[in-house]
Amino acid sequence: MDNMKLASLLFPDVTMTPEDLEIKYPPRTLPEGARVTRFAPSPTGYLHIGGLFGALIDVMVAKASQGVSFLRIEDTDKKREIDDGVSAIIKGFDAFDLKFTEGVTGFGTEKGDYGPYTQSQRVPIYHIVAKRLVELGRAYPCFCSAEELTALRERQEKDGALIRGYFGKYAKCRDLSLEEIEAKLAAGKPWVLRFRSEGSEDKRIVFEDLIRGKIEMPENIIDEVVLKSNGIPTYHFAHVCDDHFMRTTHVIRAEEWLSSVPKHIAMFKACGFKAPKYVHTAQVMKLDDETGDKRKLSKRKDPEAAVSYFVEKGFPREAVIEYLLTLLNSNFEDWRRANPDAEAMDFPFNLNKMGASGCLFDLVKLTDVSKNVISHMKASDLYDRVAAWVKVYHPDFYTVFTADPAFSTAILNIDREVPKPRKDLAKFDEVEDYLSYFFSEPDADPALLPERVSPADVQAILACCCANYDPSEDKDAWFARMKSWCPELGFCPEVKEYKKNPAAFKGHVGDLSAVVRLAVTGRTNTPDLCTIMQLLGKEKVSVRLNRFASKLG
RNA sequence: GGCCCGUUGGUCAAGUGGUUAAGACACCGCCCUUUCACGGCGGUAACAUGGGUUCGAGUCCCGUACGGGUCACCA
Repeated sequence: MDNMKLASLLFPDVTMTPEDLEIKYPPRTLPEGARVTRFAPSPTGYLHIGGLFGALIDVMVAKASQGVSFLRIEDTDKKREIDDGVSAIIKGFDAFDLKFTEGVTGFGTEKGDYGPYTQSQRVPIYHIVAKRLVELGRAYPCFCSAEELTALRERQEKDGALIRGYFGKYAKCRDLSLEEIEAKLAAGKPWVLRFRSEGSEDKRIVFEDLIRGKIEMPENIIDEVVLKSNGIPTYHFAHVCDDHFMRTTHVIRAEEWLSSVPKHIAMFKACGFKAPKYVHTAQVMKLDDETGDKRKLSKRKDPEAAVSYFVEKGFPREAVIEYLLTLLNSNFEDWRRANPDAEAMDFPFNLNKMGASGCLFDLVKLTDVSKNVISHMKASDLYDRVAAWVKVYHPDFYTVFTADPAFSTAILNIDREVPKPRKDLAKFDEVEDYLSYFFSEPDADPALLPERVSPADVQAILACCCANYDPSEDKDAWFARMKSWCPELGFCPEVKEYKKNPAAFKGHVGDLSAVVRLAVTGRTNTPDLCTIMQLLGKEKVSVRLNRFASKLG
């Protein structure tokens, strides 16, 4: 067989060589030890939490080594592609402020010297490499139809063949003569280009996975399709060409790819390329509500699989990132405790600290992480974030919330920006309810009054407060004042004393503040009541106290 | 079915032949406290299983079970 002749027959228009590409895409000049990673999604739908998970690893690994991470779009399957798939992915990353150093940046835009970063625009590159493979006798055209391939599969099933696929005696186009090929081409028969495997069934290949260690597998013997009949490469071949010429050092991808590594290594070898390091990450799972089993998070069944779910729920993006980091690197939480104010992206991410088993996505833990994140925000930042969120998701509240920014910021600042801030809020969608009594007069339910306080005493307490409330008093002064009313009302000013001898009093000073709290806020528990009343102002406080008093009749 | 990966408390996990088997979330109790949070202290709770190797195994080897992946002109 004259491979050179076959090559020019198959690729008459290809004039460049892989050597030209080596010059066009030279090795990167990066600091010693710098890692080049890539996230390579298909534009088939919204960004999945598993995608964010994977992309975060890529970005962190590159960043921690002063390397490069890039976004490559793998749009080689036009059947599954959706129209705005690229935008959906970009939008997803934007929502979490995740930035790649290189690659696709939007629909039709990209940055970096190793592009194009969209596979459908790289067809000439694949053809150059494919042609070389033919010249070397490492690829051949296959004219088998879909029906023939189905028949082949059925035959293998009947034979009980342990290995299934296009190989050995089943590979009927593998040894076609040049004349036969010419004839089929002349007849216009569609063809795919297949890799000619030189592997053997009883040999094994050993490679290193950075998470799993040494892995031993049978050599690849399948003549995998390299170019589809439309000339577009399969994932496998595109991976080999792209990650070589984009100079990827670490291929980080989900574990579903683990079993095709022997195939990929064989292809890298045949092309004369050095294979990258492989890192296969475990999948994100969830506990099935119905069966109680651990299973892979599913795009179809689980709303929280879509990254947008967290945005819509009002989780701050940092919380989701921090939570994913706790799943990804076991020492993240220690680092966070030691560096409470550092940017999460500055965490020294370490592949060695990644687990090999699938982890469960735990919304309860996310909530906890989120409370911490929000509690550390400055009031003014929180105000901006809440405003931006409610503008989209709670537009009615947006109007109320932003009517007086200084007021809204002040009420968000209660017990915030202190050493031990409150952790009431986990999501922005809780803010409206959390602050409701600041924006509208509460409809306090007298049933929530402390039981031991009689209606007459409630009236007395309200009257006292109404007559004596002075907003200029600070917390201590205000509380001292409440204590001063106690003897007259028959209540004990000190809780401890009351507990020692409850029979001697009607109640204690805490009951007074409970009454006032209910009248002013409609609730039995709130943040610091004194600050709340100051922010509300004397007038509103009086109105609420009176209104509640009259309500009791 | 073949091949491959995985399995430490309810969850995330530390652990690289010798530990009283960390820590975090959740849960429970106590303390602090005008409520609620916060914070502090304490508690319940784990090496899937059976064989080896070894003076000694969560850690190494083999088998079993369970879970996952993969066997496309999908990625």
